[in-house]
Amino acid sequence: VAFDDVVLGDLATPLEMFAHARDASGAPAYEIRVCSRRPLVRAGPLGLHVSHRLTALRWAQTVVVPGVSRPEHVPERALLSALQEAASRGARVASICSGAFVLAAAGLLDGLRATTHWRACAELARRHPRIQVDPDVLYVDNGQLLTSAGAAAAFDLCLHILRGDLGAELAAAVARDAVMPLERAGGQAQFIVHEAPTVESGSMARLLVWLEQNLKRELSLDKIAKQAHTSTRTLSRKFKLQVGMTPAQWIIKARVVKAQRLLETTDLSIERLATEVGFRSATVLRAHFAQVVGTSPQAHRRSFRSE
DNA sequence: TTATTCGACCGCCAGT
DNA sequence: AGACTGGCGGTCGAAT
Repeated sequence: VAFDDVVLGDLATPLEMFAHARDASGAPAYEIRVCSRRPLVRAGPLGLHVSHRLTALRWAQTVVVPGVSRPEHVPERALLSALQEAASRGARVASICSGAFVLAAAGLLDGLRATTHWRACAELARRHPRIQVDPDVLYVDNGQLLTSAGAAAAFDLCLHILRGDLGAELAAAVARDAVMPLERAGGQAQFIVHEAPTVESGSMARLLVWLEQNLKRELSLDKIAKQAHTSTRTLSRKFKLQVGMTPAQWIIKARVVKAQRLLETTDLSIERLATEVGFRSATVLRAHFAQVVGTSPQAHRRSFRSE
């Protein structure tokens, strides 16, 4: 659904991603309609000609609500009631970025966990105290209602939806089509959850970057602590607190995700690839890969190469 | 797949 | 008093 002051990228991203999705037989997986209350929609310096009216929402199985560049404006009554109607009928409703404000205004997020652009999280929580706003995730899936963080997270939310609708392989094909950073396509490995370094994660964010760049090396807790200029005890404590998992767990995930990227983009042998990302052997890689991604490295590479 | 080995983790406590 | 750090040691999970 489009409306005045819509964020173009938020509208375009789901459009592109769902439009490129194919089901197993190669047929388009979705029928897509863009609708708005009036035929002409203002979007920054552009005017969009939108061919469907809000009545299309009565028919939609999934409604995507993109961000508004001025979330402080209260959305039109007609839009809100159309969304309420769609939701009560059982349609899936997903918001991108500040689109969460529209869902919130329609009362659809009350009592639910939700997210939005990190800069707007506080405002959303202030205006709608009944929503549990989580600023630390890329998206929140409540089943029928989904919300996502800033622009880039639209990719992640769409992929998540595609994965659920079509399966991981077909979703991966869409990701590859969109030439999006492929690591985002992989499993639930969302360990980089902040869109921008926040004040709290200050010291730890820098360490994560260092770890990311030194995955190939042997990363003992001792070395990491030295790098962070602290004791092992304090390091594990702070790490767990700020990152949400232990250092070893984070490193494993980071290595698996890097392995995924290499599987998708290179022809390195599994053995070679394992040492390249810091695992001591292919056996270790396979074990962790299965744990995190759910398949084997070979299978993952095949699903990205076959078309 | 299993047994052994080794390091990470965390509760506890003392010191700052 | 309260917040924080860092060492100790037992337990548990990862690597071989």
